[in-house]
Amino acid sequence: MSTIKDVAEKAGVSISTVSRTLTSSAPVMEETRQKVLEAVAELNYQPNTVARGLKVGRSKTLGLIIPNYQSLVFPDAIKGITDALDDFGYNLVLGDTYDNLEREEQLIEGLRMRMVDGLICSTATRTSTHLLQLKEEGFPVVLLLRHLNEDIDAVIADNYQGGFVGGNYLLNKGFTRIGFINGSLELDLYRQRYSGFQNALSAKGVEKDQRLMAHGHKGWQGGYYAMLKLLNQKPFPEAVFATSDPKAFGAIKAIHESGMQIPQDISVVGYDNLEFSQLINPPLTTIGQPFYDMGRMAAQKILELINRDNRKEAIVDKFPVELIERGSVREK
Amino acid sequence: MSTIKDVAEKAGVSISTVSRTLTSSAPVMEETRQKVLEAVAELNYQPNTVARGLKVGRSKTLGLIIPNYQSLVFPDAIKGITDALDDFGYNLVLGDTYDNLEREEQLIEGLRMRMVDGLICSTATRTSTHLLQLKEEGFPVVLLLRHLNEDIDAVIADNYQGGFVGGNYLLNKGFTRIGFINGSLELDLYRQRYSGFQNALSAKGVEKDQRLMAHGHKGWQGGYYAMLKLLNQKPFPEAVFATSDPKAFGAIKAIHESGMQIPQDISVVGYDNLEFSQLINPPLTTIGQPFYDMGRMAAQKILELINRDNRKEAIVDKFPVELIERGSVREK
DNA sequence: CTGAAAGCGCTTACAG
DNA sequence: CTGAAAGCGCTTACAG
Repeated sequence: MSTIKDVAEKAGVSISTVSRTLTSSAPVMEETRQKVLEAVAELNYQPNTVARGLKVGRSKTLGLIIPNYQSLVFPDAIKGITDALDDFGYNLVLGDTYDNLEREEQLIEGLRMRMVDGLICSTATRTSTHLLQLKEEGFPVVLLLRHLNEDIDAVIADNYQGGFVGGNYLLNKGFTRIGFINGSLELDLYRQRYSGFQNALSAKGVEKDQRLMAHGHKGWQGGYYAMLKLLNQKPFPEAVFATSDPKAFGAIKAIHESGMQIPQDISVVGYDNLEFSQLINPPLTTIGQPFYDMGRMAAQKILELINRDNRKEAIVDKFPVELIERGSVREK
Repeated sequence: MSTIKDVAEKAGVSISTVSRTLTSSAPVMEETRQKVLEAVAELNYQPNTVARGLKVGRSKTLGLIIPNYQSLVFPDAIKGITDALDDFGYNLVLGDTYDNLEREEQLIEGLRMRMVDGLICSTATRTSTHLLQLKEEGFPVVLLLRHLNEDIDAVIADNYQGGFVGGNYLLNKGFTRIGFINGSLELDLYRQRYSGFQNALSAKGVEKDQRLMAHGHKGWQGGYYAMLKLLNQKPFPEAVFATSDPKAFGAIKAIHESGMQIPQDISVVGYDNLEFSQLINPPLTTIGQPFYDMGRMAAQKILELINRDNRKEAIVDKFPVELIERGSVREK
């Protein structure tokens, strides 16, 4: 690959002049400009982003940290991020943490050694104090999907609303014995969904039954085992609200294996509107989140933080969610 | 963030000495070493990878190019790649092409400006001549999942075998009118699967019926519409082999919507063994590919290419596939 | 064993 | 408008 030096030689000018015509950071005589551009074209010269980054203190690279690549909520969000970044010449380097704090800290260190200009993190748990520290150092961070507190910029969905809407929907269909399969309470998003659901119940005067609350470990397996437990209750719940589509899929598997039909015997509502949720039989009624838009927004925010860091107060953007009615719930 | 200069000052040595103790590129007196290490610890110094990269011509960064983030075959492969890379301090920067050649070329240019040490590409189509050019320049490239020709290192699955095994399985179950829903013939992998399937048929003396061959466009929708066509045949096929799980999901949706049962009325075999395929009802019989292992292998190969570029002949690693029997095929 | 110097490929004051 | 010089944060011959 040719360097700025090669171009300067071929064009018969100094490297300063080459740099100036390429960055248009200072006026260059039209004739000189042309000579330089020709040389650039002939040599197929591409400026070295790394060298430039070292000089100007901007790498034009962002870090993205997610808990794991296998989770299906991220592809759309990543797409949103990269689409927003494309216009600005930014690249994304990524890492997954498996929700391991130590690993996450190492990852962030590695990213900073690489001079990333900012970080989009989709990993915040209650223990994520290191993120606060980054922010205090003035390092641009925005949280995506997972919320920590009001001190760090974040782009999240309205999880409380999602829990409420899902619960309310089932209530309106006439159900009162509703199973609730939740995820880890380490995550604010699950606490919010839970609280929204509870409030929907109390608003309708339905008493809370602790035995109908099940904790679903990660992935569809979590939903499967949680549902198995719920099925052991007598009488078992007439409807189930799972706080992620994979958990719903697992629950559905458990229900089918028990020889029951959805929605005839049990109704189920999921959460996420994964592409897959429309493909099962019956198609899953679920709470949809605008992952793509949230990704886009996160990218925009991080660029803002990078370009004018004067802002002090963090802003948390909360996107509305949407109930998507399909075939997994019946009228009671 | 502190620099090597800060460390040198604090330790009372030259920056050369700091560099040497940190890279252990030359002997340093134990006492000096300790002083340096202390200073490093106190300042929480992290060497700047970008600066180092510029000097030594290695960025410790790899590019990964895939057609799109939404495709579900990549998460496992990416996981394999990053797991293999972790031990070597390599990071991944990624891009998606939407199978757009121009965009891919731009992406690669951008990556090279960023001095990535090598590229893992999962995008090769028949038009990917630019990849050959990279390879000729001596730039490390390995193809993943998608094959181009024997001139570039690649890690792929045995797609011919997959087509053959799937076809043969259905034949052994007693079916002869088998629909085949394929993907784009721009991709070698689909040509291979098709050819494997055809050979399974001819080996059993089953005549090829062009009307049973359907082309499925991208995603589950492709499988859905292809199946709709197949369903219009009289008599319609008694079994269907879809060359991707999403296509199979779409086909299944179409079958269900026609009021038919799987496998009672039509048997179906998918391809990929996506996590999801075990969650539908009935669970999908499919051809499994070792995505994670292939990702790992691709990472290993690219590191090899980077570290000893003496090798001239390309090596194509072909991983075996596996038929995973579940509930979507009946005995005729 | 250690330091001063050169240099990776750029950008950007500083002179002219 | 243009060039020579300094410098981003490192590594690595070159001297000693």
